[in-house]
Amino acid sequence: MDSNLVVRALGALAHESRLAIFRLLVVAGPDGMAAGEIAQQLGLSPSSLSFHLKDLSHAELVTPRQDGRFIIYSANFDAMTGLIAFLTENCCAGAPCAASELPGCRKK
Amino acid sequence: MDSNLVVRALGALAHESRLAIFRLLVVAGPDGMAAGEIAQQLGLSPSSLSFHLKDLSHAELVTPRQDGRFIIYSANFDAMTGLIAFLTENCCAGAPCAASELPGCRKK
DNA sequence: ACGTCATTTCAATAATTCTTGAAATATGAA
DNA sequence: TTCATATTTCAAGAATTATTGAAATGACGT
Repeated sequence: MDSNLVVRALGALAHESRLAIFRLLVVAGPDGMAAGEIAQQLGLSPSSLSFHLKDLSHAELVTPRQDGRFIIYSANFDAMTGLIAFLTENCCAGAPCAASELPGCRKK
Repeated sequence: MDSNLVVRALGALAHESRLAIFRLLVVAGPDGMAAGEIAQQLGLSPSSLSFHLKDLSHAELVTPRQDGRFIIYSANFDAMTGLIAFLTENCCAGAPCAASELPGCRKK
């Protein structure tokens, strides 16, 4: 995962509405959720939702697929794990470390 | 971890320089690194570095301590794990899921 | 083809965030 | 105390990002 995409992904998540959208889709799992249903659950206007979904899509955190006249969005779990790996990479320079709960860190 | 702090933390990381600073401190581990050394390694001006460190501190991602005339910053690993937990909370509504590498998700 | 519903795009404005350099503060050394 | 070094603060301008409503697109059922 390249640094620019990581910055973009973090920026996408760094907003109240988009964070809520993403978490909703994480809970929804691979089945995902239609744009309209997301808008309804979070009380967002269509244009605002679309703006935020575009941002999340561009960051590759969510993926849309067409289903009839709905567009279903689902969370991209690979992007999530890639992001976490990037943040914790080479934690404590490889020494057994204080952050043992983190994936990719050597346990103490 | 409350949602506002998560948004702040993600926003703090969503910037090339701050992401680089944080990753440097993750590698440095609990010993941390003096502000000046960070500036040198990343080629940042003092005021710009200070601005970004303040932002990271405010998001509780890094913690400063005074050491002589230096100020040593270190990564806050608890905040990092809290952030990851927040993002992946109730992944796939609790069902064994596609994102099995994520902490907090039930394995498939 | 027509009407309807789901979603996206656009343009204008408003709000937030970044960068820079100069000045201020604080610590330790001489 | 005086000096040099480490770091932060401040203010101004530049750049980016968010919000809104109206209009446009695209898909389906009739």
